[in-house]
Amino acid sequence: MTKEFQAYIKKVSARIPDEDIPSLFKWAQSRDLKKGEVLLREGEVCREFYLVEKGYLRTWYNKDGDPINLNFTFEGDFTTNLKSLNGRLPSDLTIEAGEDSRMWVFNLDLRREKYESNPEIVLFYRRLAVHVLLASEEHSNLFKLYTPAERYRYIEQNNPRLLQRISLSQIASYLGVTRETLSRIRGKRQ
Amino acid sequence: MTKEFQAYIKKVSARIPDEDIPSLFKWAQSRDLKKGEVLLREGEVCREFYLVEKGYLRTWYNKDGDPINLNFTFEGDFTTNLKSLNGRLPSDLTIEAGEDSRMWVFNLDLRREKYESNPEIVLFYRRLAVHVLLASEEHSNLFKLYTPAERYRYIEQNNPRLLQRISLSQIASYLGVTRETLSRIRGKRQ
DNA sequence: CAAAGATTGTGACTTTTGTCTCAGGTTGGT
DNA sequence: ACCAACCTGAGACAAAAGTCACAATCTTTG
Repeated sequence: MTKEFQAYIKKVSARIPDEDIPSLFKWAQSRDLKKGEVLLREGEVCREFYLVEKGYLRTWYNKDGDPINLNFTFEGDFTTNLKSLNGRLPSDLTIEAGEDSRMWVFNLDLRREKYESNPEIVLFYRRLAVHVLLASEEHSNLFKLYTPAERYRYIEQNNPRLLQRISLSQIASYLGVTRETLSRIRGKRQ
Repeated sequence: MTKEFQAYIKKVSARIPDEDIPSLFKWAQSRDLKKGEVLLREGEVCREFYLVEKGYLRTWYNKDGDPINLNFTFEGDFTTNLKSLNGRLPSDLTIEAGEDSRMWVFNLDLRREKYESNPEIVLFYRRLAVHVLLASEEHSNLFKLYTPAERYRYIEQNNPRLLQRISLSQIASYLGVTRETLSRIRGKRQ
């Protein structure tokens, strides 16, 4: 249990007591992934949260054969498909490793021992759900409120590591434009 | 306590027992609104959920003076600003009545008596939060995955009462296009 | 190190959407 | 019934983004 992991948890819920954090990881499993390996496949029901320890995850939707990137999750952040997890529905999106990565996998089998032994875990999962959804809402607002160029500038200001680590083509899909358009936006530099 | 109210609650959480539903409404207040009256103003901290009994609510964001519609909430549905409520942050959006309306206002003062007397209420609020966020995610996906014309067709199929009750100009703002463009999409009828 | 493959930048052209304008219709209040 | 405010549809033009093609550059791999 490093300081880093504590910081990751605190980012989700600052109110959680330090002494409860080890018990969260007690029920989580570490998992290594090769680039391109899939954590959640389209059609499967999602039952887990993922915390990225190293590398990053790419979440994408298959629109008539073309992938559309919805999210990139980097070190220290959580992701999942909450719609699938909450409603026990088949996932309409895929979560896969963008590079060789290491995860912490938090399984959500809340009926088991962890529930009895530590109600703080249940509370944490609920806060985690809201946290993940609010994060995804931020990306949504990019689309509702900004033009493509404004979206790029926003990412430039607020999430520059995304631009450093993801290829232009992948970012274009994430911003909802073609790669040519993104290339031009970037060229204008204004 | 009518059957209708029970159905509204069950839509959020099918697992809640019938006998707990009256206690939810015990702590809610009924409120009448004139068209245009504001429930949550930009800059205020949101502390409530709203259940629409009659009429509808319009949620909008002020972008450089122009309103952008983010949500319409009709009879039987809940809304709130969860980002503001969850983080005690000033709201960056406004919620107001689109016609003369009647609400049920659920105040979120969880430290009070309701907490002690009925932990089911707290559980319900957490589920409500996820419910509201997942609903807003659906609207977001319209933007991330579809073109303006596809968005309109989607609403036509999945939420036709919106088209019947909201003016073209307001819908255009909701779909992220000008009213002229929406008028053309509608004209093509294809 | 060289060849193959992927990624990016650029230009010409097309399609879509926005902007500006105006005319006709609807609604609500007096 | 009248007026004002708002809403809708349509046309002409401008701006933005997409499509297609190809060259230049970067990466990977044998």
